[in-house]
Amino acid sequence: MVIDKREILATNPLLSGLPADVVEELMAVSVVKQLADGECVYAQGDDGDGLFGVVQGRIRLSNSSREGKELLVMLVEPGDWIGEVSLLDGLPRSLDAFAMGDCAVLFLPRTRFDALLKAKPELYQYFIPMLCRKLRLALSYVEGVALFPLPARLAQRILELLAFYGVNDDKPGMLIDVHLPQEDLAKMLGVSRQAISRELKRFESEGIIQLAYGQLRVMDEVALQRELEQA
Amino acid sequence: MVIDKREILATNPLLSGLPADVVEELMAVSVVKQLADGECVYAQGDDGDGLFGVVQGRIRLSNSSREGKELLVMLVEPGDWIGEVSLLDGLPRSLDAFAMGDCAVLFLPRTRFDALLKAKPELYQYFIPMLCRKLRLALSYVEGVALFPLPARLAQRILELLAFYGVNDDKPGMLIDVHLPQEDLAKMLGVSRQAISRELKRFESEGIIQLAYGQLRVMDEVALQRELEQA
DNA sequence: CCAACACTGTAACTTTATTGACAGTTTTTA
DNA sequence: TAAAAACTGTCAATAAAGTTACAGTGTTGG
Repeated sequence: MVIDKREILATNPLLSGLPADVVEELMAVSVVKQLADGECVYAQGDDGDGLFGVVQGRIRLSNSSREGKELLVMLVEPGDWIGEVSLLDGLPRSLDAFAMGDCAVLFLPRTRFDALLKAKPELYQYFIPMLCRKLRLALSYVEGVALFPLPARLAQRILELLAFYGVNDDKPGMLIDVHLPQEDLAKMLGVSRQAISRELKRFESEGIIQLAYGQLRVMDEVALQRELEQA
Repeated sequence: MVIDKREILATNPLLSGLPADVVEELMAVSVVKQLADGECVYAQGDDGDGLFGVVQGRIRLSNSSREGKELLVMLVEPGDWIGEVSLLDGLPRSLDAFAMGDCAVLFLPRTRFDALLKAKPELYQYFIPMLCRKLRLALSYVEGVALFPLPARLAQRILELLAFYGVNDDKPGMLIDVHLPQEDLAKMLGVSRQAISRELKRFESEGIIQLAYGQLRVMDEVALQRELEQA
């Protein structure tokens, strides 16, 4: 499928908030790239070759140890930019980025990026909220692991997923409408799949959630918040 | 002790790299504040009332759970700014900041900060490297906790402390010249003091480090790096 | 439609770290 | 200089989570 750049930018929040001339410039110098499931956008240790805007699909930002243990740092959705840190500070990529399912990204090569920023230094300010948000997110993860037991962290993560992916269907409760196996949930929290399975089952037995194959339904949001506060 | 602002700024890297007119402006609108040991600079949840530049002493950035368990996120040394995130994104402080020992800080009130940035939007770019550095640091902490066992994380932290505080005296090895009880080391790594004591003792028994009351001497830096890589 | 694959639940066993308790040492301070 | 405070080492008991293993269920693709 060929994707029209104009179309992307019209329907996508990627460029909202940017001055019109910058948008025009971006249209001119960026490229749309199609990515197959599992394809690598960039890898830890790479030089920062450019900036990526997610247009379609989902990107997995993660970090792996030598033995293959993986930490899933975040899922990046359409409308978000990734890879800006290496462009801004010139250091290598600190994470791996992989396509989950087929994706389309808007690619801005580093030379173009540098030229743009050099011409318009006031553009730096557009990266500030992005960096602040990611910094707070990262800090909240450190905080979580260091200060809270698994049940509380899991409850918090479910609440976050609910806020982002939660939908109301005709059935009671709210469905978290995203394909996320317990394996990945475990990798997000830095624990084993079995530990997640055990905790989820406990939540289910207490009527807080309902589980089905590849599905999670939140029945009692307040109970999840309690789980988080008491700990 | 009264501290002269001019003197501070001459000897301190706080303002290096800033344009001369901005330095003048900062001199005019900032205030030097003295802080006693343990005094609070700001607390988690507070509104961002201003920007702080550490001039003298050391600031402890940390995060506490309801039950009093503390995570020591970082030690901030003279020459570093803190508190910029809340000023930049308008959200509450995400950490506590306390003086460790008597400190002096340069305080720039939020209204002055906002006015300065409004007048000179190109100043945003001075915050970019700061935010990138803190983001990478936070990510490396998450990564550490999720992917590596305690011995490797401890070894890494000792190496970081060595790089920053290491001094060569007449004795063999390198002394880490900072007052840092095992209790605080434990709070940095999110584990119990006893676990740290055990691991340090093991390192000592293997000739990697030497311990004394409130002192840590690194005898074999390479062995620490091995500890880190094999895991 | 069925075989391969992906995902989930559970259990026994081991490893790792926590907690609480206490003794001993060094430093600080009154 | 004596008493208080801070810091360290160690141990036993307990808890949390990892690991290994396997059965079972649901989904997908040829």
